[in-house]
Amino acid sequence: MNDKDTRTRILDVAQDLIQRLGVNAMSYQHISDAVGIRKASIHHHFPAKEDLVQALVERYNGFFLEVVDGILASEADAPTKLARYIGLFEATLSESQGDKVCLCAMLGAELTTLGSASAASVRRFFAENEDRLIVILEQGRQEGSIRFAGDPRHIARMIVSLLEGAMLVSRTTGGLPYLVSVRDGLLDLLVH
Amino acid sequence: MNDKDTRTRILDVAQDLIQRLGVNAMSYQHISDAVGIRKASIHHHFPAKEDLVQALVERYNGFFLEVVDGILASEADAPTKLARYIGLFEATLSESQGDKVCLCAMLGAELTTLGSASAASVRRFFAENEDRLIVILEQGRQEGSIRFAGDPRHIARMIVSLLEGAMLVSRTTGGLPYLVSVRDGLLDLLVH
DNA sequence: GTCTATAGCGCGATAGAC
DNA sequence: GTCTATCGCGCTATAGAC
Repeated sequence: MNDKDTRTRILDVAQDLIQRLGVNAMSYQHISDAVGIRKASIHHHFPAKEDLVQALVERYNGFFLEVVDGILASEADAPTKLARYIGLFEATLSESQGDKVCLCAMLGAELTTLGSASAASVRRFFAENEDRLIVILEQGRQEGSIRFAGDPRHIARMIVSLLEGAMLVSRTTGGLPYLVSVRDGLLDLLVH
Repeated sequence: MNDKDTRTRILDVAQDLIQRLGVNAMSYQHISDAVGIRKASIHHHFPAKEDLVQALVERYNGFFLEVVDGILASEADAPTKLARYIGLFEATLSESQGDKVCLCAMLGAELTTLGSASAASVRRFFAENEDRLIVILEQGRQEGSIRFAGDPRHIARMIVSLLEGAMLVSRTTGGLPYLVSVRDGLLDLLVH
């Protein structure tokens, strides 16, 4: 872990803190304590807090969407791809014993306190996920494995909202089992 | 508006600020500016910030659940009740031109920075909504107006998560129209 | 690239007069 | 119940030595 460069270690720690506490409760002092360098050194890498947040969302978008594209490119049927996609959110909740939410769910909540560049990146995260879910849904409709009547975009938006919301609610109520029951509710309606 | 007592005006302003900015970006100074009294006077009504937040969630729970109980008690069929229920969330987004989210969505995001009493009240908000949605879903299943296969609790949790999440995502992308498309996605799957 | 030191501000909270 | 005044702290950010 300590063989990563300092910039990466700062980003890792900052992301963890934001996912647990939110942007406005996270501070350079917290990062300083966790990484083991002084506050001023963090400012060398990220002059202003907004620079740090912006770099963080961009990195997160890149990582996350790359994994999603891997799921899209696989040979599986649509319900399997959807289950794997949902698994990404389950993994976030599991890795933290239930007190981390999706970075963009947190930033979406605190959106009005963000700089405009960061806000735009959060917006892009949701839009890109929506587009990829539409691909899965259309595959499912074509192969007859997923059933819905109307616009796939509506269903895709529903799924994005559902997963982001489920992470927030899960953290108050039951952790991972709650998210699993939300997943089961969705699959109940979508795959039958 | 100014004929309300000071305590109520403080709560009104604080709720508006939290729904827009979050708990950790809202301050006694902001409230002071908006209400027109000094910071020290706010501390007279709510000695600590946690007291204010706790009173706010309790009041919100009372107001919100009373309205929901009114919907449950009406004579309408289940899809109509569900549409009215979703309308409560649409109203929040509309009244603020799209930059206010459900109080408990915001507090759910910042949950780990809340006092334990406030956190418990947020938890109760989600649980009470879940219970009431189950009543609507069972009515719909019985009258044949709503179709789902499995546990109504799963569907209810899905709907709670979906609405809380949709408010966050709507704020980044398109405001009310986004929330409407999420609603249409849900009804597409549930009522057919 | 990391450090010490510090500026300058806003925060929650309290004391005590009126 | 509201005020003035203030305390002590943590915050973001900067200057300048090493």
